[in-house]
This record gives sequence, structure tokens and C-alpha cells, in this order.
Amino acid sequence: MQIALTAAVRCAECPIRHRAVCARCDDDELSLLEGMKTYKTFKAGQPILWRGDDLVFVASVVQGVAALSKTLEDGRTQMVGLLLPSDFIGRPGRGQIDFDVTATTDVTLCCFDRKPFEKLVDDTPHVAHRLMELALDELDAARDWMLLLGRKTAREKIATFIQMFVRRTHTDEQAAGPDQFNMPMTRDQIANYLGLTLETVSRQFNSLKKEGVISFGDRKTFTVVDMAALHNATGDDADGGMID
Amino acid sequence: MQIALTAAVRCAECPIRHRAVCARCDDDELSLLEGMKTYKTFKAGQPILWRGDDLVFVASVVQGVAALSKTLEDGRTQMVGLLLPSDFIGRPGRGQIDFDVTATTDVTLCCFDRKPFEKLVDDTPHVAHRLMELALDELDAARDWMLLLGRKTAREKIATFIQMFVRRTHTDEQAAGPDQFNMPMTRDQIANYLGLTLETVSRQFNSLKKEGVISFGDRKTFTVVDMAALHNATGDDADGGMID
DNA sequence: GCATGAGGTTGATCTGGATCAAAGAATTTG
DNA sequence: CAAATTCTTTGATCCAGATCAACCTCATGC
Repeated sequence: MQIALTAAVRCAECPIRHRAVCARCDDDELSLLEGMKTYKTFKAGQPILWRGDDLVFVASVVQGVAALSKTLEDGRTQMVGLLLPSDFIGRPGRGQIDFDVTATTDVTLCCFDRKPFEKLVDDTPHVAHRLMELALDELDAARDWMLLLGRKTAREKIATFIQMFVRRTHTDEQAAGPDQFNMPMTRDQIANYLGLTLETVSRQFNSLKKEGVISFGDRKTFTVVDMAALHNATGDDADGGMID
Repeated sequence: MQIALTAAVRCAECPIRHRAVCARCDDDELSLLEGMKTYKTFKAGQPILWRGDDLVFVASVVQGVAALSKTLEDGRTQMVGLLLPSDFIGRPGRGQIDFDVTATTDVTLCCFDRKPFEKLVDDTPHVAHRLMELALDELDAARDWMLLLGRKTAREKIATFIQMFVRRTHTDEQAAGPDQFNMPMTRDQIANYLGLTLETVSRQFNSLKKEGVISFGDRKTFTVVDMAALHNATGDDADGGMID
């Protein structure tokens, strides 16, 4: 699950601010982790963890995008979470996960052995508290997504996805300009996230483009032209949008 | 959210075992809460909490069924959680909720003021730890449901729902016999849970009945005749079923 | 440069569930 | 127990999105 971990405010080499450890964490706590971190990289498309795998490490996403997904017997799959930089992989107190984690783009993880990390959690109540908060955030996001999957139209799903993606992304270094973003996922991956097919995703993207709500650069870059119209298309009321 | 709270192993008047406090809780901790609990009852259909409400109490469901749900601007709604006896309402550290809680049947809650409850949580690390576990269970359940909402057919949704309901219910006092259960929800409520319409729910129920997988008593009672066939119809593999 | 392959678009057709409609149970009310 | 109300079933029709099928457009490699 992606509760944001984080080693540290002062985790020097990582360009992200790990999120599992809060601002109140002092140097002593952080330095406990400082010595034991390792980096792992994965190529786009590579599996990071399989369902049922032993969780030997926990990690923050430093670079790239990873996906949590579940699969039915006959191969239909559904993404159940999206991991962006600073998001966390691993569940405090659990040795296993019930979904697959796959690299969507090339991914760099900042990893810590699970055991010492859990000791840190056990020894520092406010870190445990922080992890609880993050789990609850995840739960909120999952429930927003349930509403999307169960009741929204294809158009609303796409609009909601773009809005969510923009909100989670636009303070990051990967932002290419004002309201302009890199879309690191293929149509197929987006379809898996939204419970649609890739053809429907393509059609809806292009229909929003035709209406002047968004526009594409080189297909990896897109710009939200009319943020109000985009929000209008989500089906959400006033400001109750997805944050995940 | 329904992480199971619980006052106690020895919470004498409640016929349930509250779940937020674990077996390791000793008498001293429990007695902290013992003095401050109150019971609230709600009629079927009554709202228990509205989205955005201040959370002045946390509570365990003692009797009946309640639902968490979210609503779009135009009124479409999606249930995002089902609260059965011993489930918990309230989120440690949060003063607000982002969904509505409604009584599905007549409901009795065992309530505690939020503030003293949170003090108990803060003072007893293993209770906090238990709550974290419960939040993670919820998250797993929410993700299972995302798979259901995004990728399952109507038939698979109904089969999964019955299986889930049976699993969560069949040790309870409300079980009417072996594999026989009371269904406390209307077709409409089930539809809202599964992202379907009430007509489709009715048709699928009757088609499973016609095939001899389940049978009805007086429409509030149903029996799973062929558990294997039911599981077969869920689309899940081997034993990776919903637990929620 | 051309070949190869991965991703994306676009069109035609099909279909699972939604929607619309009406007629039964069951339960509650008076 | 008749009337009203709330649920449920069942049928007919419709349509959003899936499916099937080309074709297009980039990258990347040789």
C-alpha cells in the first residue's frame, strides 16, 4: 500500500521528501535509517513485487511511477493504487501484500529492510501515528475510487483521472510548466486504473481535446486548458475531488 | 470507516466483542471506557452521520447494519463500506468523515466520546497498533471491492457479495442455521453496494436461485445450496476471496 | 534509410446492463 | 381486512462502452 514512508527531511541523496516520517522527526530517529538504505531500480513494465511475496523491504518511490494491481482468474486486471514519487510501499506490521506492484515507468526505490524499519516505528509513537494517518488517507482515496469505478461514466472517469493526476503532480519537479504535465502512463494502463478499455480511454481523451478542455503536446505531454470545464466533467460537487 | 473499535472483552452489556481493543487489553484500560459509554439507536433508513459532520463520538455497531456511502452531484450514490455488528465508526485522529453513514436496518451503537477515546489510544500503544491493523484490513477490503466494481460482471458481483456476506455473518447470532442467512438489505441497497441497478440485482439473484446455487426462504432468509458453485461464480481464483 | 514493434486512433458492430414500464408480493397503517 | 406503501419481479427497449478490426505514428535499432 502506498502510505508514504519517509526516511527523512535530511535524506540527502533522495530528491524527494519521504512522507512516512513527519516533520517532527528528529535527527536521531532519522539517522537510524540513514545507514541502512539502499536504492533499487526497475525498468518500465518490470514486476516489483508479486501478490503473496514476502515483504523483505519497505520503500519510498524516488523516481517514476509504479502501480498496485489485482487480477481475476481469467486475467482481467484492475489497478488499485498509483505510486508517485514520495509514496510508500510496505505495510507496517504485515509481512505480505495482497496485490502486485509493477513499475509503470522506470522506477527508483529507496529501500529499507523491513525489520529495522518496524523497530523504528515501534520505538517512536509519533512515527506510528503518522503511518496511521497515511493509511487513513489511502482509505479515503480508495473510497473515492470506488465511487468512480461504481458510478461514473467514461467521460467522468477520464476527467477525474486527469484532475487527480494534476493535483498529485503539479508541485513536483516533473511538472513541465503551468498546468502542463507529463503523462507517464499508456492508454492501456489508464484503462486498467479506470475500469475501462484502452479504446474508450483514447476516445474520451480526444473528445476532451476536441472540446478544448485539454490539449496534447507530443502525446507524453498534455495541458489543462480549461480547469473549470475539466472539474465540471468529473461529476463531483464543489470541491470534493479525489486527492489520491 | 469501519475499523473495529472495541471497548472490551468485558463490555458486559454489549452482546458483541468490540474489535478495536485487542485481547491483550487489560482491565485497567477497559475500565477507562467502561464508565463513559452510551447507547444510541437509529431506525432503518435514518442518517447516522453526514459527510463533513464533526465526529463527536466513535462507536461500535452492536446490532443491525449501517452503510457508508458517497454521492455524486446528480444524486448517483455508491456504498463504500458495510458496517456489521462489532464494526467501528470513527477514525482515530480525525474529526471529520468524508462520507455519509446511514442505518440500513434498525441500528444500535455503543458510543464513546471521541476525546477520551483518543486519549486511550494515545496512552496505550498496542491499542493504537490494533487500530492500525484494522485500518489496513479496511484498505484490503476496499481494494478487493475496487476489483469488483471495476472488472466484475453483474453475476460475479452478486456471487461475491453473497460469499462476502456469508463469511462475515455466519458466526454471528443472526445466522439462522447452517449456510442459511438473513439478508438485511433491500435490492436497492445491494445495488448501491455493487454498482448495479436494483433490477439487475433482482435478475441475478433469481438466476442463481434458478440454477440451484442459492434458495430463498421468506425473502429475508436465504440459503447457500452449492457453496462451490457460488465461489465458482465469483471470478476469484482459489481462495483469494473478499473478506470485508 | 528502412524495418520492426509498441502504442495510439478510428470505425463498425455487438451486448450487458441500464432504463422504462407495469404488474405482483409483503408489510404497515388506520 | 381494505388501503396505502414499500419492495420485488418481470418484460421490452435502449445505449454506453466493449469488442473486433484496420490503420496510423512514433521510437528504436540495424
